[in-house]
Amino acid sequence: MSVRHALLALLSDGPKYGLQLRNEFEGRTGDVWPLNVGQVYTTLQRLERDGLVASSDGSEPGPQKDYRLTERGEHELAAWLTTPPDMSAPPRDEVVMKVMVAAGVRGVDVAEVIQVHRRYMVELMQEWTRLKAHDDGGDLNFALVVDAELFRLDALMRWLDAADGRFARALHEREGDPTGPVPVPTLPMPRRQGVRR
Amino acid sequence: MSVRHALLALLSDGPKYGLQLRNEFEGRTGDVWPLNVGQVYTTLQRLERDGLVASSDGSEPGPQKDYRLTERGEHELAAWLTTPPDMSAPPRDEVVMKVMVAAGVRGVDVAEVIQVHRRYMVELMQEWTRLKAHDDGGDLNFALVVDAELFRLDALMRWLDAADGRFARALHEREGDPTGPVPVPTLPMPRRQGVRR
DNA sequence: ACAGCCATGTAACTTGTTACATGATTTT
DNA sequence: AAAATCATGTAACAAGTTACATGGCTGT
Repeated sequence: MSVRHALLALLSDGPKYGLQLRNEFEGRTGDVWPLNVGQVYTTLQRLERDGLVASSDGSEPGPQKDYRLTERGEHELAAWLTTPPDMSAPPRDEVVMKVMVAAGVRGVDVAEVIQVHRRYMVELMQEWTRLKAHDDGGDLNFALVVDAELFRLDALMRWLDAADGRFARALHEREGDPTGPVPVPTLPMPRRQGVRR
Repeated sequence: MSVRHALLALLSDGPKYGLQLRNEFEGRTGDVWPLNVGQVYTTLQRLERDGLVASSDGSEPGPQKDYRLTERGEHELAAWLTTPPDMSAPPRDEVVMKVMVAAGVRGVDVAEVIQVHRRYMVELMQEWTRLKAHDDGGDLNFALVVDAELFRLDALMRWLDAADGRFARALHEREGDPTGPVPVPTLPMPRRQGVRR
């Protein structure tokens, strides 16, 4: 649902054609989020069908087929930008799900599953950190997308730690508490203030 | 791709039928991740087609149609549990994308878009925190999934802060630096050590 | 002339969603 | 007997992926 609106945002700058939209999209995301060209065309078709976009049908000279925003498209874009998406139902993250169901599979040690994935998160974070340092500090878009990924991986890593602790504690409650209490990793507490304003 | 394997994990405990799988899945995720029943049936069909699962076809008495793991299914499950998923290509998060493209839309203040979404993140975190405190502390699965969501929202919120800072800094470099330098929110640094081992 | 890129599209497939249809069993 | 719930399925659609087909234009 997000590519749709991203295309609207790109078109708000003026008429564009398919490939151009893909290139600009990838540019806006520091070439970290590849976008399939085919998807651009089908999405444009659906946008036109829904009346959010109009095409200069054929009468032009070049091989390109320009698309432009309609009024409804502009309204849709404005609404999208200022309205947070519905996040009342959390997404089913694969790593989280894996750990949750692994706890019920005989012959599988949850702690091991957790540690394997934790190591992978650390690896990935190091790769992204290295990439970002190497690029430094030209591309704002690149830095932003890499930041987003770093924060995301960090959150997953910390969740793995929290889950590890919870499983260990649950085990100690059931069995005879052989090693003493396990520290509970700190949970994020929502803050009211922004960094600046 | 993750529901598929989750069903395999649930079936590793013994033969189950469709609705039962949905109920157990939702139970394993503290009823926070609803799962459409229809998807269970179609996924089971595909799993059977791929030879990861076999069904007791019809000869049984009850209305239920049991599915069980095949050997290939067991191997697939074991591999899934111990192999981290390919995360080399970061997902296109909607909030992140919105902020990135908003920066190029005339008449739109990125800082405003950021603040609107930041406030929403805080709201959601408070809701989840309240829910978790209310439930306390019976359901381990519920706590785990809520933790995952809290960490995720926290990461997004912190990214919004970082992005806000980056945009402000980029603006100061271009214009005349009227308010002085803007502090850069701290980025997560990958740690090598786990919490326990 | 031919290789390579630019540009648009289409086809087939996977995962996921919502909504609906159809029986069987249980409850009231 | 009627209503509710259990249980299985199908249809239609949205979004995304990969792969392929087709032309036009450019450079050697």
